[in-house]
Amino acid sequence: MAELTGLQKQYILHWGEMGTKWGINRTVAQIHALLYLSPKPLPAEEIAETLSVARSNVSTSIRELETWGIVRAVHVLGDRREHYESMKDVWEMFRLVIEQRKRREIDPTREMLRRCLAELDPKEAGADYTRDRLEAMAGFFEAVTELHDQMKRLPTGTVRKLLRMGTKMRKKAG
Amino acid sequence: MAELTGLQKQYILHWGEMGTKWGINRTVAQIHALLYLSPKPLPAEEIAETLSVARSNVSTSIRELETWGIVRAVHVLGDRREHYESMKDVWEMFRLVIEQRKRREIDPTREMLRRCLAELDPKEAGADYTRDRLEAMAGFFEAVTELHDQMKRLPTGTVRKLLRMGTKMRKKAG
DNA sequence: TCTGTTATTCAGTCTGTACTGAACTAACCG
DNA sequence: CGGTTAGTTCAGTACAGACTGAATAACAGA
Repeated sequence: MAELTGLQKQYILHWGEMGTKWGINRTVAQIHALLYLSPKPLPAEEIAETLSVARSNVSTSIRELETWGIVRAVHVLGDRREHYESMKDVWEMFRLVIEQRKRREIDPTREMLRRCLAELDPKEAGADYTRDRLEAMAGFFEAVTELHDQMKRLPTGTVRKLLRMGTKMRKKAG
Repeated sequence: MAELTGLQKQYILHWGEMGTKWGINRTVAQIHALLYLSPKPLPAEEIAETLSVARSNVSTSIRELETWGIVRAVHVLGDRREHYESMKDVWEMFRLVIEQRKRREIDPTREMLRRCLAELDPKEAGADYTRDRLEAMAGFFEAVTELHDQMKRLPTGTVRKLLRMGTKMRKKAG
């Protein structure tokens, strides 16, 4: 993995751009892409060189990937350095990321909506209208949460089964 | 809607923050929040004043919301100005946003993955490994696309039905 | 304990995006 | 046609977050 092939470059650069569009740091995404494609764990030094970023940047980015649980440090015999490897199960990887983003962003929004509904003064002008809007939005977030809870409990394969069931339902209905 | 209640402020500010975390411009998100809560369409001028941003900023932000199809201009009798209103159907709103983001971000990624797989030279060292990784990732994106296609065709209510079906399946399986 | 290597932290800098305000265009009206 | 109001464009600026590099900490081996 010392020198990148054109293909690897393509993948890594694209992944980096994708990341930024979804609020994920470009370097973090690139490092993840690199580790995902790498057949063996890589030390920070090599990651830094390969992607032309500072060692310190690699350090913090790796830390973030570890927080998400999609990258972990492993030890290589006869080498003091930490080597990092990415999880290879794509479905599990996305499940982990989605779970955390839900916790960080969806859950607080749900709380905010509940707080707003609780605080809403019925005597205030337009309270009914506001309540309707907030409840509609809250309902959506509750449903998303429900969907997520179910996904979380289902084994990976079952999601695909559900996909197929959806196809059937659609065919019958149409 | 001249002066915001504490509750409206809370909602709008939170929505703005949420936006930034998902790669959506803060002002765009705030304007959307404001219009969503507003019982009547608002002119750009009023939006600018209420949120303390420049008129020009409102102009470009509204344009973006219009591109997404979740805000539209309406005319009020006896007023030359354009007034803007948000779609109120939350499910439809998210469906639209997701559809566009899929088109802008998921689809290009799928293409990139296909291109990579096509370009992959089997003679190159480690080609088998790379192919496995790329195919796993491509499979995921194909599944997401399939899921999205089905969601798109189902009427809103059916998604909730599927949610319930999922619950049953889980109970049986568990 | 000292030495060399690896990892982390952090103050300062850089960069890309958001935002402003001024200039411009378009539409309407007397 | 002027004058007025609404809407858009764009060059320049401001700002938040990303990134660097130097300092520091942690640690293994001698």
